[in-house]
Amino acid sequence: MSDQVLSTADRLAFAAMKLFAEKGYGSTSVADILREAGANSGSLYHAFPTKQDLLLEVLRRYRDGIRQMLLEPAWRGTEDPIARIFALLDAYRAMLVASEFIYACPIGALALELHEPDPAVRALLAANFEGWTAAVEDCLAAASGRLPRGADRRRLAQFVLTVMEGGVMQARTHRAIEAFDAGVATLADYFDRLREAAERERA
Amino acid sequence: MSDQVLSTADRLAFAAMKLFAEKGYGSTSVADILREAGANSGSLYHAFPTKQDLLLEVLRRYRDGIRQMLLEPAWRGTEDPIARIFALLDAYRAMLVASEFIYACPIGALALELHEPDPAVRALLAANFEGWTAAVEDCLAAASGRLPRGADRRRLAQFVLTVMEGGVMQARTHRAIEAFDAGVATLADYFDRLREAAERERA
DNA sequence: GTTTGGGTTGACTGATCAATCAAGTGGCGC
DNA sequence: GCGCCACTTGATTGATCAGTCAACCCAAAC
Repeated sequence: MSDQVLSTADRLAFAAMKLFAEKGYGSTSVADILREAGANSGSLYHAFPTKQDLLLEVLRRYRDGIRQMLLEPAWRGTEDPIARIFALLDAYRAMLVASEFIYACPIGALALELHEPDPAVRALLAANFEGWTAAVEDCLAAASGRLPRGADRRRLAQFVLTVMEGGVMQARTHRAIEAFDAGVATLADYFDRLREAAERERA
Repeated sequence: MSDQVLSTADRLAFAAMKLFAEKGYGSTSVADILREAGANSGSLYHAFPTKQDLLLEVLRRYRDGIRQMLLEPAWRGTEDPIARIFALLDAYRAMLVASEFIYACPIGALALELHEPDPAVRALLAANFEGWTAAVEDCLAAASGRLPRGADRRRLAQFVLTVMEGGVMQARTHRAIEAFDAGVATLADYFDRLREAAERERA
């Protein structure tokens, strides 16, 4: 059944995706991936020259699937662009809770795990962050009327990512959602103050 | 010389501190630590039962040395409590630049590398974050006159840590300081708005 | 029916890992 | 000067690691 609908390469990529998110890159052995995917080592090395090439494939899939895998589910039923930003943050909150604070953003975890990554890996990590902030920046552009005139939307979008990643790190460390929620609440307070400043500006 | 002033256990702990910061825990082999410290494996396992006990010792040293190793150097010449918060952030900026964006906060890196840490390790990571935010909270308390009346100082201190860690992650990933600076600048903008709100409150 | 080749099988290799241990060494108490 | 023990030495262990390879399978091509 599922052996038929998914190629071995796909099953290996999905297995690697899952295990890298759960345990990290270094702590996931090739044997782990083979077990999870139900494949043999020869098949893996037929599809991917090295373990790192499997990581590259995983990062490409995250980058290319951000809309389908992340944004669309998070934004279903939410139209307001600012609300969408917080809906996105809420998706990470849900990941944290569902995994009992083990993981939430696989990109961030890999970014800090790999201290001196291969340039190709580093570039794909950066591309993932870039896609994320671009999506948030689009929301901010759609809500530009509620922001002060000179607001740097790119910088603000980066700041949203900063707050998410910092919050995820603390929630994982404390095995509690509090610090993540506090970060989101403080960010919301900042956005409120920006909105008020924009209103005052117009008057 | 230095063989005399530092015990083998100390040299091992400092070597582990350096290497865990540079390469992470998993990517640092016991052999690496022995080479760096100029010791033999028997000596290491005489002082520390396992590699993880060495990690615990490193985390204890960070926790107990936060004032001497981090706060005092960062705050030398800075008295104003809000300025001290940004001086602290500037110390991390300097670490990022000096290491060519390889590392800055060893605690944060370990927190994301170790997905399912031993409870003792997790507790020490949390204690390190706790000490950091407590120091920032003290600054905020000393500057409470410049904050709105109902401001949650603990939450704000956590937010400063959030922004620092998120900024470090992005700077490392992009191998550029821009995202870190942008996060700090946005945080400064938030603090400005809080101060303005506090002034309006008093009027 | 034979050939061809993408894909698979799983035992295997050599490197590297954390950890062990028997044999020391040197300083201190008595 | 003898015994004691904290500490050191470095070869060694067994586990685990990423990666290899010769043999094999089977469907499509002709």
